[in-house]
Amino acid sequence: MRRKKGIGVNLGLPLISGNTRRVMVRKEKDLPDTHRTKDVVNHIRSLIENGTLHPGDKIPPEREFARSLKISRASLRTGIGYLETMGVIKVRHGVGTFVTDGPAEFGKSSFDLMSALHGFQPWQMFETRLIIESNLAALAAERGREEHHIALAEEVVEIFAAVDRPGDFLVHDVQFHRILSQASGNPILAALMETITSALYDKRRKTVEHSTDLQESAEMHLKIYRAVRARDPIEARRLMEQHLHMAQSAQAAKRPKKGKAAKATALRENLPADIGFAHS
Amino acid sequence: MRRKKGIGVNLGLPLISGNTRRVMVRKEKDLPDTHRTKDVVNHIRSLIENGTLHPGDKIPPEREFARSLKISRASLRTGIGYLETMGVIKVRHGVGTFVTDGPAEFGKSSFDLMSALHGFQPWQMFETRLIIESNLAALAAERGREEHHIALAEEVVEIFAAVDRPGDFLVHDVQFHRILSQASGNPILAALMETITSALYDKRRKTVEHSTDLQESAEMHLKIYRAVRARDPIEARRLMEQHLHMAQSAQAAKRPKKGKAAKATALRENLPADIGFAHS
DNA sequence: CCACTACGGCGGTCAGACCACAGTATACAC
DNA sequence: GTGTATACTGTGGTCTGACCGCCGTAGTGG
Repeated sequence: MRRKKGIGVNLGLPLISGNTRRVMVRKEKDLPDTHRTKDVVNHIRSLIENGTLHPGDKIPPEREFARSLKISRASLRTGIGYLETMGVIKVRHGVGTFVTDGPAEFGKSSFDLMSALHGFQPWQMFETRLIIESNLAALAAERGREEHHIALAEEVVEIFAAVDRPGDFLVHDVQFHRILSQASGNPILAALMETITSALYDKRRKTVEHSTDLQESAEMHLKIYRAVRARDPIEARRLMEQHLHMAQSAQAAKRPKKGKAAKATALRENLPADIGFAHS
Repeated sequence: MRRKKGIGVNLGLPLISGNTRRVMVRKEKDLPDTHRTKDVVNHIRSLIENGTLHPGDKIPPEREFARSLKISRASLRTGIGYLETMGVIKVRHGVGTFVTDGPAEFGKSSFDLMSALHGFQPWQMFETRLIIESNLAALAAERGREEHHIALAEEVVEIFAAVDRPGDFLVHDVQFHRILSQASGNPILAALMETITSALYDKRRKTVEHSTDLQESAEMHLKIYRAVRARDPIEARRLMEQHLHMAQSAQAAKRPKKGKAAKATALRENLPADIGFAHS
């Protein structure tokens, strides 16, 4: 009662010639047929977990790797793409594919997409940052080790040295907060923070050029640093909250008379426009 | 063991220092040559942003869509894969591709990978959850509307009804916390929370079966609900912290062997080990 | 010694065919 | 008429193999 290769049932539409839907002869023992992309991800994950692969290492060329995994290059690339999107590996055209060694971050650069999809608002971003970063500061004050204190001090110096160069100021500003995250001793919380701040970086880079009062911001960083080094979590938290509130106020004060930069953005892609803060 | 010991302030990221070495002039005559995958992502994003596509909508079949974008199906699929990994769209084999309409979440199921790569530990996961969820509870108490109160009440009822069925208990437990996230009025914070809890869910589902004292957990949910409805942020926060601490203790008590000694090892070996909490 | 070029390695894209899954229409038995 | 097995069809998943474009380096000529 089963035709295996009946071609006779052609309805006259020449889409596909030998369009023969095979009759199911399912045997339980058929190959698991688990999705190839998952195989790739699991394989690479195991390589990382068992220590074969370390951050910064290069993975084999696609053709060779695909051959060794006995899958097509296309499927391998699907898995590669997944891992790259996750931020686990980094692909460099014409060079190779490497295991990430930068700071952890969830769903690299997915923020603007999420904003569009779920209607994230600037104030929500601010509120989230306030909550996470104030806790980060408190934890850093509790757990920060000497090397963190040293690194923070260096950044504070650079921040003060760059009060007249907004671009450099922002760089060290970001760096300061990132070191603070490390000092907190909680990489998960740090990764969450990174997810948010990385979404802010691009936008802040555009607005920071016109900022004033970087001096004030620099002094806040200094105070925070002192609280952290003095191992005073309460004060560190309080200062960080104050710092972020000031940053928000500064940003809000500058916004009403914009109307130039945000325009192009709105035209090209209807993004929420102003999200960044003037100072961090 | 070859990682340099120094202060791990290894910050990768496009933080360009002061030097402007990039003076190479590009030949502009070349075709746009922008990566196809980026075209796809931007195109779909604009469709979402300008309201052409809504959560739950179906996007055109791959063959047709690829033709209309004038790219190959393979390239389209690269972009599709990116968006799916980001959690923006959901692909269903044999059915179609749809815009996500569930709760927001960053980098779907990337947690175990991150754990392997950056050495996340259970206590860090717990600490992070404690910080975020206690704030979520406080915000929910401040801003929750009646519809949220009603939904929370329903879940509390279900939770009590399921104290003898751990599986169902967990489902409504998760749901309770998810509604709380919604009630907070901050979808970004909620998405962060979702990112963490989704990583926990699978593991908790395995351990919850052997749980006892679900009654106690159920009562904590009730208390939290009352605090939220009474619009008492302080109390809501306090109860949530207490709730999570109890959950952690219960979890720890069930694994007497997994002392601090075995913890570090277990992490490096298999999957992120047992991270879940007995009750939420 | 230095700038320029050629080449080889490697990721990116393309094309078309075929496989596998799931929902729906159809046919057949009852 | 009703219910179930089957065929069909739309849609995503994988494979093959060819070629394009980027990048680092080795080789070459001034």
